[in-house]
This record gives sequence, C-alpha cells and structure tokens, in this order.
Amino acid sequence: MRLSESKIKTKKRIEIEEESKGLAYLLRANFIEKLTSGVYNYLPFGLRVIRKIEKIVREEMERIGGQEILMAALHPKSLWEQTNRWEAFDALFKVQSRYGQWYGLGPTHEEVVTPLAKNFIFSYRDLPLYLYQIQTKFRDEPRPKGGLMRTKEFLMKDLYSFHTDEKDLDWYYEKVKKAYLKVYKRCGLKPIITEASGGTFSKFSHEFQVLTEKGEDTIFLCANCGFSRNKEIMEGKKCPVCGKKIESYSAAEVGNIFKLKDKYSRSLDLKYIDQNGEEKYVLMGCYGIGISRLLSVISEVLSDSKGLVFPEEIAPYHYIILPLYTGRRDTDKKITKFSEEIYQLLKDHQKEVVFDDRKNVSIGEKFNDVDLMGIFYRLVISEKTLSKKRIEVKKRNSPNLKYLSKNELINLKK
RNA sequence: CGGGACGUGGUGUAGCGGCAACAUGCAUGCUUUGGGAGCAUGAGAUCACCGGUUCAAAUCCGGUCGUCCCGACCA
Repeated sequence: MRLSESKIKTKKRIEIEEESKGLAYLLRANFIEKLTSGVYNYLPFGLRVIRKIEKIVREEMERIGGQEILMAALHPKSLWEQTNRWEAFDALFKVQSRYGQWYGLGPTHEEVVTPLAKNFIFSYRDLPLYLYQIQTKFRDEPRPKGGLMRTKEFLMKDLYSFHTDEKDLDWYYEKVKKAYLKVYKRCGLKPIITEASGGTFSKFSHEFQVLTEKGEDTIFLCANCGFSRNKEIMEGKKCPVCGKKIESYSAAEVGNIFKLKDKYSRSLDLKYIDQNGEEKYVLMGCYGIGISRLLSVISEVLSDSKGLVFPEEIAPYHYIILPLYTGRRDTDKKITKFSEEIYQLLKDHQKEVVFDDRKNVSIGEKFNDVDLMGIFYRLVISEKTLSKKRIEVKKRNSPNLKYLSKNELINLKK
C-alpha cells in the first residue's frame, strides 16, 4: 500500500480530554473515529488490526471444534419473552417496526442459538455441538466509557457449547479457558482468570482480566497462590484458598465464560434422548470475547510514549519503507528507485508492506507516524544504505538498527 | 437515571457585553529532509439550537439537544 494514496492522515495533537493513552493513539492514528457517544467507526488501519485479532480468535475456536456461523442481529420479542429477559435484560435495545412488531437488537445470542440448535439436536449422538460467531452486538449502555471499553455497539465473538452432562460441560469449559489464554497470548496479553458473578446468564462465571489502571473492574488477587476473584462477589481480605492476604488491582475484562447448564435449554425447550431412551435437557456453556474491547486493552497495555507497540501478528502492517532524501536530485532519484524495488520485492513475497511515498512530508513526521501506528519493521532507504546496497531495519519494539541485504530482509525472522 | 463540567473555522483552544482571535490542518509558490521544517500569499466560523434581557449578546438569563467526567448499572 502506498501511503500517498491512503489520504487518511494521522493527527498531530492528542485530544485533550483523552486520559487513556491507548485511546488517544487509536484516535490520533485514525484507527477509529467516534460517530456518537459509545458508537465508533473503524478506519483502514484499525480495521486491519481488528481483522487480525478475529483471525487469531477464529483459529483458536476452530482448534477446539468450534464451527463458525452468523446469527441474526434482529431478534423477535417472543424469544426474549420465553426466557424472561425482554424485561430483565436492562441493556436490551428494543425497536419497533412501522407495522408494530417489536424486536430486540442482539446483545447476546442464547435466545437465537438455542432454538437454532433444536434443528440438529435430538439424540445424545448429536452432542456435543460447538457453534460460534463474530458479530456486532448492541447494548443500551447508560454510560459508554473509555472509548472502545464500553460501547453501545461492539464486536464480540460468542461461542455456545451443547452437552449431554455436566462432566462433558466441565471438560469443555476448561478447554475453552486454555484456548482463550492462547488467544490473549498471541495478542501480547497475559490476563488473570478471575471468579465473577454470572449476571443474567448464570450464577458464577470466570472473567479474563488484564491488569491496567484504565480498567473498570477491581479484582482481588492472592500473591501466594494466585487465586483471583472479582470485587463484586468477594468479601473479606483473606484468600479463601490459602488464607494469606489478598491485594486489589484495577483491571480490564477481555473475556467472560459461563456455565449456563440447563437455564436456557429449559426456558427454550432444548432436549435430547439419552442412551436409555430418557428425555433430558441439553446443558450449555457460553463464552465471549469482546473483539473491539480487546483492541482497546491491547492499545492501552502495549504502547509507549510514542504510540502503539503491537506484536507482529496483530500489527497493522509488518513493513514500512521510508525513503530518506538528500535534496540532491540524482541521489534522490536513486533512493526512489531502490525504494520502489524493495517495495516490489516485499510485495512479490506476499509481505504486508506500506511504502511511505508521501512527498513534502519530513522524515521526522514519517518516523513519528511509524511509531504511532505500531508498524513492526521500519525500513529506511538513504544515501548511506544505497552505497552499501543494504536496507536499514529497525523493529518498533527495539532501538537497534540493522543493515540487511535483500535476501536477509526477505528471510527476516522474529 | 442522579451529581458536575463543557459546546467558538476540519481539529485543539482563547475571548466571557462593543470589529470573532490563535495554533494546527488545508490551498498555492519557493526553499527544505536522520525524529511532527522555514518564508510568503490565500480559503475556511450565521460562536450547538430555540427564546428572552439589552442601544448592542459568542459573552448575561431560561429551555432544548449533544459531549465528557463521577456515581448507579454492566462484556
């Protein structure tokens, strides 16, 4: 991609109101743009990162047997009445058609996935079943917060599992936990698994919490045994496991998993016939990862004083080529020619590469943009590198410069 | 939904009864190029909206809408 063709320029100034540097960088780099309170647009670079996070999530979901589907966002009122959540789920957006029918805008999909599963689940032979989707969710939040942290419209991955018995549900629940940890690890995060309340979903749940001052949760963590529980359900100052003192931390939730058991299979009547011919309720689990919130937390935690410092797997691009001109026409022509050559070379090798071919933009400004946007490798083509027939390479997360040949560049490993 | 703050060129702000200003961004030209360059010229705002007070309102008063922050609520 040629940056001169992008037309979407970074902003020099940080919005004064933004207290979170991660959010300020996302806005300055034009990864996202606010449409109205709690509602955001995703611009080309931000969307690339979102798509990469989604790719990681999809790979890890497929690895534990998840099959991707895409459910409707517009839900009939009747289904939500069956589970009593038309009234009980406060944040449900309710819309009425001009002919009078009421719909809910999907904030979660138990009401849709359970009836859907009835088409396929009749016998114990039809279980287990794992279905997931990545979709825009709607929640009528009274107070959106922290940019993408809490919004009225957000991207979420939701996985639903269906089982014959608790043993199987428990086993899969642990499997999902591990898969989630892999997702976060690939995104450069190390969340803490925390016991939490289940809200309208179930009695208890587990949350994946990333320690950050910008988080809106407070969690208790035992330094001795690692036990962790959300403040909302914790009493006392001692660890219930080992009895040692616990400390409190502010944290941001990036995932939440629930054992729904028969809660929704009862209200929506999802049964199967077991080996003995007996009719039983299917047991369910649901597992969510807020994709857009994940981008927000990653930006907050993985950034420095200049901008975003993403892992290679989720960086918006892997390479950016910066020609460094001298002001002398002949030399500059050669610099342009060599830059174009390197750009073509990387493209030919299917590398994700940006060519910063903007004219009349100083090298300082270009350096700042690379740092702001978190592009993984910065390649400078200058008079100096030209004479050596090498390319200057700098990683975003390191101050060191390396001078590589074309071959070495193509075969760069982390 | 309670409490607080704030709405002024694209963006960020100053002005707080008397000619609407600054920075940045934008346009044109020249000079620049190892960390957000310099000079010159130029375009761009019915000061959120509605009403009131006044000789005179961006400025004071009332209302509406919107945004942000703190609570309550929540992925």
